[in-house]
Amino acid sequence: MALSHAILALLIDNPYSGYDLAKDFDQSVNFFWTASHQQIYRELGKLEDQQWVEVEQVEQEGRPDKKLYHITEAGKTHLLEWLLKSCEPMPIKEDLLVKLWAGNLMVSLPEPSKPVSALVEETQRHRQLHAEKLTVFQRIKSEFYPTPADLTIGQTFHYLVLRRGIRYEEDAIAWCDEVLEALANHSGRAV
Amino acid sequence: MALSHAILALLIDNPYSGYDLAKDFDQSVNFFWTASHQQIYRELGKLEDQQWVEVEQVEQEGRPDKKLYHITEAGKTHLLEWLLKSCEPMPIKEDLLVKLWAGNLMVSLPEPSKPVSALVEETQRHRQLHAEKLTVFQRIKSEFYPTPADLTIGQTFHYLVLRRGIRYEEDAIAWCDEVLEALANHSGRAV
DNA sequence: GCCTACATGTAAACCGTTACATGATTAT
DNA sequence: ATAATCATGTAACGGTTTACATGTAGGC
Repeated sequence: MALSHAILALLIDNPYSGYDLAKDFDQSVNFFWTASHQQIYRELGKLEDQQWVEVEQVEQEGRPDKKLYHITEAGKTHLLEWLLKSCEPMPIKEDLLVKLWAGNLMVSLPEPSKPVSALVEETQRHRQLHAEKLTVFQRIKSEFYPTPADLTIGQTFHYLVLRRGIRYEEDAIAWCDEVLEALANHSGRAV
Repeated sequence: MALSHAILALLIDNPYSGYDLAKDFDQSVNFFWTASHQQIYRELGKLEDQQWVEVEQVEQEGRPDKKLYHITEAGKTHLLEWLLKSCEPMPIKEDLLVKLWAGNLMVSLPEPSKPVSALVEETQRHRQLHAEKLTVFQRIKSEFYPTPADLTIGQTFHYLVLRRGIRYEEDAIAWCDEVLEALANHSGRAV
């Protein structure tokens, strides 16, 4: 299980509260992992039990207090050991692909135009979502890594992960365009 | 949950046994979903309870009997209803990306060359795995969809899903090459 | 007055993985 | 003989999602 490792990886550079981890997993670093706040709070508890993180209570004015989690030396050692093990690529599980595959169902319907147009709209919606993520990732790139050739090796690691996110969203957008073009070509002619 | 829908989507064109579904999810159609045989058997049981599939007992010579599952009209209706609902893109959860992000840890180590080379080897291994999947997908393409422009709309749906798999693996390979090049550039100079 | 952001949690249901379990046939 | 392929399942555990739960501060 890699949620614990993803959390530890984020804690290397800065301490985080559970709330902030959830926000980053949802917004800026969701090109390498995602998790809900419930998963994160539970996982932080386990990490604390293992003494891979330490808690610092921070009192705030006008806001609830928060718990800042710091990675420990034992936590770093644990992460390093995990780094040396092999791991498998993420399997694809994409609802939209299942829907397109099942699009066959609609070919034989008496009135096929309506559900097919639903798939077109869904593809356009996904294209939009991917474009929004790409915009976020590109903003991070121009803000933090404007000249990739000049990065230290430490910065390069983060930059390469961001590159995966950028490539992934670009590729998803290009595929959505392929789908939209192919379905548009077919709507003009006989089934 | 979309495992049930992925199974129903496969059953549209042909009846399947649990065993064959597991094989296809593992081999040929893992560009849109994956599942273990245990998940599939459990899910087929649920689909039968809902009457979205029907079982045909098939006796075989020299082999264990098998259960062929057919989609029912109610199953098709259920799938169509699901098609009209919106869905979200798959979140990325990629161990290799977490490892690269955490590569920062190794910069400050007394002997950084060893763990960094482990990351290089792991990236090469993943490149290899993606290249193998790409080969499979390309074979499917040349066998079933040699001239994409001539496909019926029914075939086009399947072809577009395959295209996503091909693009995904190509993109993953290209990214691995970026990583290997960037790390090679850094190994030659001071950290 | 209502919604959003901040901040942390519990409980239950569901999904996914691993291990266990069986047994025939075919190929090496 | 041994391993791989065909074929189906159960049990236990662990991870993920969804709903429930609470409370403050600030903006509209």
